[in-house]
Amino acid sequence: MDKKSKSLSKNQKIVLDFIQKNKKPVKAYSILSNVQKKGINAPPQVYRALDKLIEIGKIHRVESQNSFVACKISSCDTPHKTVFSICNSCEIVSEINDPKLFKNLKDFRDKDGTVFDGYNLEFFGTCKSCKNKQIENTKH
Amino acid sequence: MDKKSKSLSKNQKIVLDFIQKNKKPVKAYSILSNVQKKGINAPPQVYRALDKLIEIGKIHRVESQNSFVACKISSCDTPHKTVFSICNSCEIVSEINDPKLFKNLKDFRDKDGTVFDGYNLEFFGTCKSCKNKQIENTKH
DNA sequence: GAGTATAGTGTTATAATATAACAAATTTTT
DNA sequence: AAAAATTTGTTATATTATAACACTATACTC
Repeated sequence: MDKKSKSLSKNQKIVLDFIQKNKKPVKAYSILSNVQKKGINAPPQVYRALDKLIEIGKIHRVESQNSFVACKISSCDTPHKTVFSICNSCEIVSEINDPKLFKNLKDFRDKDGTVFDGYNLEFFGTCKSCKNKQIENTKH
Repeated sequence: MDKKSKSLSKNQKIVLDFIQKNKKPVKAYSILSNVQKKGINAPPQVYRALDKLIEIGKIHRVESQNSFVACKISSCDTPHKTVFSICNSCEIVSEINDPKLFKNLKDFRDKDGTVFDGYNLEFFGTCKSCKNKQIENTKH
């Protein structure tokens, strides 16, 4: 049995479940306050679950936000190979699944020829819905 | 006179100077303790200088490390267009200057056609020097 | 299945990172 | 010189994350 199919512990399930219910990334202390009714009382319990979930690729950490989001890519079983778009306005985060970009990143070597195990890429911009709102506001 | 050539304030100079002296990225509180002799007493003074230096592109924030590093690219006058390699072993960070990669990133559009203002890319791996050390250790 | 690793739990305390808020001083613009 | 904008200095506090320790559950192996 490989790591991926090995079942999660109680706290890991609770934390993953909460993250998956949210479209936006969630913060560790927001997770904590939302799962206290399920018996998770203190930060270390949350952070331990987060560490494990990241390790097995079920969630990713959005570095620039100190927040955590469920992985949307079914084939993803590793951490540290992530591409996100982040809206500067509403802060919504989407995981980008672009094979051509993935290939570029996977094949990248630095000038020493060093190969990299992983990467984290965050694009910043204004999402379509926020851009439309801005145009709406200009009209009036 | 444009933003770039406008001169820095006293605290901004002190903080930038300290960051530039370090090859590795430095943490905010490490900056603080190292510049206290120069009259910077409290965190907000450091963070304000950091914010400004980031804004004008003199330094970058290494998101996965909560650390700050001087920009090595002379043409860089904007924040949020950064590519780093980070060694998993010694944590040294290098700014990558690869025109082809830059072009790929600049031209990237998501599936909605959204254009992005900026990006932050961090590659993780083992740097050449750490890799050599590991090989050395295996020999004995 | 008894023993022993390994991983997970619960808890308290504290470390590390970052910002709010406000008054005063300085610099820049008009 | 008055007004505006920026920077400073300061205290307090918010936010994010980990150390350390005793205990429990699960899986592994002989």
